[in-house]
Amino acid sequence: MGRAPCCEKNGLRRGPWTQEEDQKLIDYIQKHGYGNWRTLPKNAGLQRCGKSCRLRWTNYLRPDIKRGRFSFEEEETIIQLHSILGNKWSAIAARLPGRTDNEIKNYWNTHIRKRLLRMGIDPVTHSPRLDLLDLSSILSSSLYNSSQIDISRMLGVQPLVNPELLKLASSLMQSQQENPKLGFPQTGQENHLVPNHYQYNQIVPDINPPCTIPNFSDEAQLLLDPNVEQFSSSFNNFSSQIPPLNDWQTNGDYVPATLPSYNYNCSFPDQAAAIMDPSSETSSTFMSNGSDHNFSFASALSTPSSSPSPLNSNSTTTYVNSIEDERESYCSNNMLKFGIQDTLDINDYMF
DNA sequence: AATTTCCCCAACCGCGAAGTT
DNA sequence: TAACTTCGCGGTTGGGGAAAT
Repeated sequence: MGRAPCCEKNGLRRGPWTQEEDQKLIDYIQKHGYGNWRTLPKNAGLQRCGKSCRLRWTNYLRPDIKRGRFSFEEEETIIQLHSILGNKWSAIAARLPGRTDNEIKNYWNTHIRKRLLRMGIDPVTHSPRLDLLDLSSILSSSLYNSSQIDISRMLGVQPLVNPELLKLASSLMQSQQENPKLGFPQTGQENHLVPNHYQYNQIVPDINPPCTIPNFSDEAQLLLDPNVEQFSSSFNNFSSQIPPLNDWQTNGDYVPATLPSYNYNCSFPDQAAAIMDPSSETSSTFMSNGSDHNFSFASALSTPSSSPSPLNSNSTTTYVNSIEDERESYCSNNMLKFGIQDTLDINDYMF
């Protein structure tokens, strides 16, 4: 396959764009559209390669681009989609109106990824990191019957493990002991044990047949419920009992008392295809678009009332508080994700 | 106040896919 | 169908501003 000799060194400008160049590009595209990026710069009188022009237009000059920082809903959408799609930034961007793949990619790498790491979650697999799984393995063995475990001290890994996760693991084990039937939370069952955001509120693949258990490690499964069948049927029962999404569409302060911890059921491959196809009706409730609270994940549910409120509802949002700090706190208290299974190769369903 | 370090993000690069001849 | 062109994607870089020393 031949390759376009893009960005030849012969006299073409590189680096940051000037206002004049931007204006030339805007003027030209408004007048003629952008049919052929290769010939565009020449026709527009720009000393740039077509690639550079396309990038500048799609990532910066396009009139429908939303500037400003990401909202909570947008951020959660990114995380949700990333757990399914991986680094398919363009596919993720297609679900976030006004955001570019480049912007999302940057935001992921500079903010979300770091935060997940600090939370002890692998940003690639969206699963607890190995050190945590080792921890749960220990918990599920000889120490299982000990209700009060100073895990941090026992392991001597405190600096490496998110204390919230340790508490969670301890709580889970204790609760399982108290109520052996309490495994994977049943639909409609209030679940105080597992943070409601980052648990099964992912798009849960409902693969049939058979129902594939998400690819937690063995240890992680033990943490939740060693009974795989119960776990499996929870998924199957879930879809018929899930409340209407609209019931959960809130102003961000209301959290239903009997909130299912997983609130979106996805039957592959249809939903996966829908995700990939922003125009699909089937995925419309899946989408967040800033002012529209049709967002159906846990964002509205788990967003604490102390969430910084935008000063205005415009796309350029200014937050009263340090949103980054609040998100940090918010995430570490409410997010724990056991992500979409690795064995589910979404690419199998894509095209 | 000066210097260094850190962090963010716009832009670039290389590759593969899709389209065209 | 092979050769070539164009486009779009994901990974990476480096300039510049902010924060730390």
